[in-house]
Amino acid sequence: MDDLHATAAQRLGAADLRYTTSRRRVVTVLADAERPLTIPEILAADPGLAQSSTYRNLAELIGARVVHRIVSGEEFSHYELAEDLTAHHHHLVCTRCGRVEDFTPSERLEADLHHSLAQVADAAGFEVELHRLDLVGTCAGCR
Amino acid sequence: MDDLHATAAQRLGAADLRYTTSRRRVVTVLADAERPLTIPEILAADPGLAQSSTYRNLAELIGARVVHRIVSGEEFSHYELAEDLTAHHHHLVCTRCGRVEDFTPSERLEADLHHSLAQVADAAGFEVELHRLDLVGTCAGCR
DNA sequence: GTGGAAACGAGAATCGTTCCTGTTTACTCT
DNA sequence: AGAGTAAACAGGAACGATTCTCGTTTCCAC
Repeated sequence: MDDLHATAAQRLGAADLRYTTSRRRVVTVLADAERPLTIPEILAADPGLAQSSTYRNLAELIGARVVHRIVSGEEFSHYELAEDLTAHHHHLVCTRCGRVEDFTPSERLEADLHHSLAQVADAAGFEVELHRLDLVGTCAGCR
Repeated sequence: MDDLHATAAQRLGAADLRYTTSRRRVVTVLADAERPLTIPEILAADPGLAQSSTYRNLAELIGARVVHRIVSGEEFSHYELAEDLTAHHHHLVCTRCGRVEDFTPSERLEADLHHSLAQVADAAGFEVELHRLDLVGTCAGCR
C-alpha cells in the first residue's frame, strides 16, 4: 500500500502535479474503502478535507489515472482507485439505495469479453480505452 | 412500428398515464434515430416539442419502461427506446465527442454473460434487473 | 532566505434537470 | 352535446452536484 502512494506520486509527477498531503489523504480514504465512494462519504471519512479542494483533487487524480469516476446516474458520482491500482472488476449498482459494490467475473468470461469486444470495436473503427460491465438491480440489503 | 406505439400506449395505460400527442412524438423521434439522443437533439428533431414537457414526458416514459436513459457522465444524458422495444444491445461511448452508438455482441458472448452474471448475482444476493456493457474510447470520426 | 509557481479553500457561478403554477386538453358521466 | 374533473402542457423559477474564481498559503529551486 506504500507502493500505491509511490505509484500515485509518480503518475501525478508525470503530469507535473504534486502529491500533496490532501491528495494523499483522498487516495488513502479510497484505498481504505472496499467500494466506490461519493463525495459526501469521502468528506465524512476524513473531515479535514475541504469540499472544493476534494472535487479539484479528484479531477486531477482522474486526469493522472490514479482515480476513476463512476457516474451512476442518481445523485452523486462515485469515485474509486484506478483499476490497475487494485484489480480489474465491475459493479453491482443498486437502484434503491444507490450503493455501488465491486465484483470480479471469472477469468474465462473476462477473456471471452476481451476477445469479442475487440472484434466489435475493430469492425466499428472504434479504439477501446476500457470496458464497463455493470449489473443494475436491487442489492441484498434492499430486497 | 405501429406495434411500437401500441406497446407504448399499453405500458403507459398500465401506469394510468395517457399516450398523448407529445409523448407519441418523443417516441417517434427516438424510433427514427438509430442511436441514443440527447435532449437538445430530440428538441431539434421536432421543434414543436417544449423542453420542460419533454423532460417530464421522458421521465414518465422511463417510469413506464418505454424509454431508457443513459448517463454518460459528460454533459447531457442520452435517451433511447427500451431494449425490449428494439433489440438487446450495448454502447460505444466516445470520450472525445460524447457520441453514443449501439452495438450488438455475438449471441454466444451474450449467453455466456447471462450465465456468468447470474452466478455472481446469486452469490451476492443481488437481484439483477439489467446489465450494461459499454465500450469507452474513441470513435472512428474522432481518431 | 527569497521568488515564483502550484495548491488551497470559501464562496460564487454554472448549467442540466426538476419543480411550480396557471392554462389547456381530453376523457366520463349525464 | 355540455359540464365536471383530472391529467397534461409550457414557460419560467428553483434546485443541486459540480466547477470556477480569487485572495491566501504552501512548497520547491536557486
